[in-house]
Amino acid sequence: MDRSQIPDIVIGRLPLYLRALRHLEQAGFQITSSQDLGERLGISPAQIRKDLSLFGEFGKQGTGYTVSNLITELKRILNVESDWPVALIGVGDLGRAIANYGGFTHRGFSIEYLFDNDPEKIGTEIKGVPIKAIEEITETIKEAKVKIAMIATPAEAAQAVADMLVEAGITAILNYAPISISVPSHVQVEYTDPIVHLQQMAYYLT
Amino acid sequence: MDRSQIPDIVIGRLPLYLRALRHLEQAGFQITSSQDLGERLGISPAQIRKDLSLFGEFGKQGTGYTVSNLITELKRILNVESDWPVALIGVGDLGRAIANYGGFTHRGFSIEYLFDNDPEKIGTEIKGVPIKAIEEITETIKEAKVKIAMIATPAEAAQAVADMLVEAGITAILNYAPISISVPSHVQVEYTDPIVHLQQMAYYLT
DNA sequence: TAGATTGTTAATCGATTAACAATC
DNA sequence: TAGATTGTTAATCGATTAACAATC
Repeated sequence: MDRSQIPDIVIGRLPLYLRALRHLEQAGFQITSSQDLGERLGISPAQIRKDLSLFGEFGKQGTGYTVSNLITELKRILNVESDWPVALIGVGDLGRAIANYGGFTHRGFSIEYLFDNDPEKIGTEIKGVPIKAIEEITETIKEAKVKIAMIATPAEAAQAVADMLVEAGITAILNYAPISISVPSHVQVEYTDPIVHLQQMAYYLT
Repeated sequence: MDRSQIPDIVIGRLPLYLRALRHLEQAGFQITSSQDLGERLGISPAQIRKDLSLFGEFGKQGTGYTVSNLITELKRILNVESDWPVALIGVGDLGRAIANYGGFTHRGFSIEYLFDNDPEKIGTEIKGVPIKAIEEITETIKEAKVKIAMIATPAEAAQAVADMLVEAGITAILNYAPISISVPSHVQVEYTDPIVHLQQMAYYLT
């Protein structure tokens, strides 16, 4: 099916399937079923089958899905067969934790560029990646043709940084700063803000 | 309207409204409109009015909404008028960043309990909060009647920690570990995993 | 008054689920 | 063969949007 007519909400579930499948693989399971996956993820089996069917026929009646095969297919569909280089802007406590996190590699991403505006930090490195000055964002990213960036600056700086990133050719931004940023329509933005999740749960607390 | 029949998806948007309103307040705006809020958030004005109308009439025809008033109402609705005590389990790079992050207070949460299994860390403190041993989770949380916890352990430990938390009386868990955990139905779980967001965006990259 | 914006209804749109033939 | 599970259709369910009377 034409990629452009797959609902966004389906794309959002594929990484969850992939994550669950990796754990199954790690645990030694070679096959699984929509039923099994659904139970693990809290998603109905029908929905999982429907989602996957938009991209092809990956299962076998009476048997289910081969874990390794479905992983390969999902990685291909999601465009994460190899790791994309990623730029991280803001190397405070959070940025440092992100840069040190080993979980990006082999899942589609590799943090290869770090930027901060603190002269004390510029020139130092994390895991072999040097921290550069904010002023170097445009040139560095343009030259390296980086497409993905993460913003881990304070809220006040996020919009200005986003503007620089867009200017430099970034087309996907994961924003850790607790503020909505505005970008041209050809640029994707995703947000990660723990407060939003916590407040959502607080609603149901007594 | 009866709290229990408000759609989940609406509750999920209220924290976004609240966050945008706080920024408006900070920037000195005293009134706003569904149009204005919608533009900032990328949500239709009709949807914002519809969402709010489920809880009452907070606006004025021809004028819009008073920022401070809507903030007050949303905080009341979301149950975050004062800060809930929160326990954080796992004080590695990420846990440390979370514990040092100042953005929880006054937004409904206050990290007051830290746990880790590293003897080197146990007994030390972050921002005045002592790091306790994992073994003390049950007693500490039970005694203090803490309801909310965040898991920032490695994936392998997450399920075991979740089990202890549930046993201790926790009813809301924010899971930073990249794995689905299973808990009884009276316990809420939210996930925050940057890989999921990044993979979702990677799909659209060329 | 004129203009603006709410709150709400009804229509539309889209997502989820139930069910089952196909088939391994 | 009998049992299990897929892929897919049609029905259901729920969420979003358009439109407008009410009214500030």
